[in-house]
Amino acid sequence: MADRRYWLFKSEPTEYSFSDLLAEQDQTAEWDGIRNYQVRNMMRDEMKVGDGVLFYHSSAAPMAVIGTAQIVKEAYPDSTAWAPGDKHFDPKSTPDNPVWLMVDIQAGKTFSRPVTLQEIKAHPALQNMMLARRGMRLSIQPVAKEEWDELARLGG
DNA sequence: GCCAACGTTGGC
DNA sequence: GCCAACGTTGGC
Repeated sequence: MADRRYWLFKSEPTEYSFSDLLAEQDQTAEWDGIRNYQVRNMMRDEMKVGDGVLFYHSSAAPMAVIGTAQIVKEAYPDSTAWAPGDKHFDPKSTPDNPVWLMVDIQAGKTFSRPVTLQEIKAHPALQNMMLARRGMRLSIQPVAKEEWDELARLGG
């Protein structure tokens, strides 16, 4: 796929871990709860089936990329926005006029070792990743093909 | 627990 | 439309 894009998805493993994804039926999950317009727009406008995903554990020990996944369903309305009592409930979004979107991802490879944030920051070819830069808090971030290739190599 | 770096909200 | 106050994220 010539125009395949690459992404990094952050998740706190105490909320949702890569192991949780592996335990899902078909190892596939809805990536719901995104409530940031910049991330929503990337999902809506740029994310395609087949795109690569680096699965990153934040606020964890270790903070690291620990596996890959791929997009298996493109952006569609996030129904948790109008689920009463849901953690991500947002009255702005309704079934008739959905504001928030989600995608589905399926687990790919489990890395043979975690590639830590520390290592990424120290790596000449990776230290320009958004993840390694100060103040870049987007929960989904674009990744360059070269970065994807190098991380996949390091994670073996 | 701290706090920098954001994004969002709401008064004006 | 401006911008101060507030809330959140997430590494440290």
